[in-house]
Amino acid sequence: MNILFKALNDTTRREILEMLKDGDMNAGDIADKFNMTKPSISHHLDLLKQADLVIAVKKGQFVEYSLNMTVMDEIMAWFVQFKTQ
Amino acid sequence: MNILFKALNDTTRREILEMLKDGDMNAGDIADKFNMTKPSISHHLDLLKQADLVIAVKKGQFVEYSLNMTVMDEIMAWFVQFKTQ
DNA sequence: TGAGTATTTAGACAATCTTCTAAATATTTT
DNA sequence: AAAATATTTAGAAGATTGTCTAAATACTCA
Repeated sequence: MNILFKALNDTTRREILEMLKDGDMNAGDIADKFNMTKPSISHHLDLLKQADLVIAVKKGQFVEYSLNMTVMDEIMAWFVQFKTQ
Repeated sequence: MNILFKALNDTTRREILEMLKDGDMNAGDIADKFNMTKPSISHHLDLLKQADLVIAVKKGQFVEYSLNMTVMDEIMAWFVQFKTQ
């Protein structure tokens, strides 16, 4: 849970998630959308991966990132505890 | 949104929210539940208040804290965007 | 009014985080 | 095999965060 909220606590990372909602992307294309160096984006992607919010699949020399909905469900469940009571 | 995720990105603060789920509490009683000084807890409460996750009402010399469900809804809505698509 | 209780504010310090540049690794293509 | 492209790793620097102690503020009650 800790690493999950940590991963979500950054505008760039949340924007990456929103971008991936519209379709998978490779690391370079993601980086191009931000005014930030590739290593920085790579680090953000690593945090999202650690939190299991995204899945990385190597495709040749590219790495394709996609959303992992399963973990979203876990967070949703955490919030629901407040609603049902 | 930024300040919201920031407020949620801390175990102590999330535990405070979970405690308040079971009923309102004043600052001192909240602090007693943690192995941490009162000023530290006061600071955590301040962040939760800034994020509108809790509401603080002064009652005499005490300050009573309660959950603010409205903002929970806002976060839920952010997550729902990923589910519906 | 003064003493006691509840809470916050101020300031400091160590730990963590975000970003950068430089270099390393992995893959493709010529 | 060498050059080019895609991505990550390593290490550093400045900013932010979590926690503490000491002091200030707010309120109650004798």
